[in-house]
Amino acid sequence: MKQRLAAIGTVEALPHRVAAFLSREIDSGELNPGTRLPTEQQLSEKFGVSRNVVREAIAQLRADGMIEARQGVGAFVLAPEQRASIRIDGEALKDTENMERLFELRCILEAESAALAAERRGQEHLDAIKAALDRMSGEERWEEGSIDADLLFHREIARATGNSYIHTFISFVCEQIRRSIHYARLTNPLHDLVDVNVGEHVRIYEALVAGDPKAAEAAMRAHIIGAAERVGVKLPAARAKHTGKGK
Amino acid sequence: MKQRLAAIGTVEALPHRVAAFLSREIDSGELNPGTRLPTEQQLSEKFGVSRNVVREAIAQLRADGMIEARQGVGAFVLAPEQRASIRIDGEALKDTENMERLFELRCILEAESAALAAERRGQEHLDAIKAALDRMSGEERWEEGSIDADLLFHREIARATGNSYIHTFISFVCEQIRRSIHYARLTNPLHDLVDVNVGEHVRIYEALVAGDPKAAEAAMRAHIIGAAERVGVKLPAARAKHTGKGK
DNA sequence: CTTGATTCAGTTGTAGGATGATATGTATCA
DNA sequence: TGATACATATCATCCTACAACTGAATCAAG
Repeated sequence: MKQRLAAIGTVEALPHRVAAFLSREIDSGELNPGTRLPTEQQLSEKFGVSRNVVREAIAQLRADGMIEARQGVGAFVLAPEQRASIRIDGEALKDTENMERLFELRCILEAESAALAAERRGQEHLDAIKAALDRMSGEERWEEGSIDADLLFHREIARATGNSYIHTFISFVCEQIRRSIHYARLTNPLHDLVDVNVGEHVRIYEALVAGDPKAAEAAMRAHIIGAAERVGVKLPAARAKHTGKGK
Repeated sequence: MKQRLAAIGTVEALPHRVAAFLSREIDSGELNPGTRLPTEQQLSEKFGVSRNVVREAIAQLRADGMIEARQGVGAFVLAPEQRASIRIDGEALKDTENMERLFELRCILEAESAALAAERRGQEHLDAIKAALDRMSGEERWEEGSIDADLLFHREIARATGNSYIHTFISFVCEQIRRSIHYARLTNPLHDLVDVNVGEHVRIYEALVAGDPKAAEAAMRAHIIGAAERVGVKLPAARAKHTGKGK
């Protein structure tokens, strides 16, 4: 009883299709956490593909932390909370709702990180941050380049916290946002989405130099809220908090 | 000229090892974006594994968006900005005893999330949080069980923010901490690392019920700082902030 | 009946070859 | 010169076989 895999216009490879199918079944709850998947043999028959293809699909799901395979036993669906890795697919970023959530998360992470960085930054951190700032405000306002510099600026601040987890997480979120913007420009090239407000960055940098955590946090918060607005995302009840100084 | 793959204590599967090896080469810049990888044949000879193994490794890297394979041509290293998805692997983060950093990140995420949750929580969220709270303070203080309930409590709060990214990130961080504790107990079984302070949790819950963001944030911050201390982690300059009320 | 070791079937992990599909370069020819 | 056909290289898929491991059934000994 072969099952037709969605053969859409996409020329996606077979393993990807199989993985997507299983992934949907898991997300939709048809395959509850803890249940065992059919054997590779059965899956290969069900989908009408070779066992190799099934294996690659399962390897992918396993890398995503959705399932766990035990030799000699089988493959089991994992609960979301026990997944060992986070993965956000590019597909999931194409609507503004997600952008909103991403910016919200970014605001939380970066605001406090800026405060930490203000306390802990060393001279080499300040130098690196300054370099990114210069690149950003530099001669040419080449779009991609200035966005790169912008992200570098934020990553360097995260690095200055001395906490590698924070650095990793912020890099991750920033990269997601960059991709979203990149994609948005492709679909709507007229709209200039470049968001490089040098003034806001300078304020952050000055607070870091001064070693003032509260000022750094406030400046970063204001900056991210502003950045969100400039790309058309309104942070819902952005918890103005002590952002009273807002823009 | 076979190349020894790092055969560490871990019994990781071969595809994972190959993928990790290539991944490091890419991240370290030895393989620049645009570069073509050796053919599957060459890689299988180089590592002394079958092509199937190489294929699964490449499939994994491709799923992570690090490389792109074109049929009939080869596999190419992608630049970070053209990656279609990004992943944070738990394995890559647990190199040392960085509980400190984990707790610091957790503090940042959860404190603000608690504030958001206080504003947005619905009745069903409160019910779920209450249920976890009851399980925690319930009859039996079975270690694993109460830890599960503890984590559930925190995850439910994250869910109440309505931001799936926040939920994902906090779940991830909590899971990492749980594993670290689990591992620590294995190596040091004498030390009782169970950390379930019901009182602190109750205070958080009450703030959520009251819909008071500031109180929720303060309570959560105090709780996580306390939790860190109870497992022997001193948050360095935990940025007491408005946590003046701390224990 | 209980207990323990052994065997056996089932499943994933790995190996290696064969064939199809696709892109690229090369040689031939008008 | 330009276009076409061919040859080659590579990935994609399929196939079979075996190794490693697990869990349960079987069976013998007490």
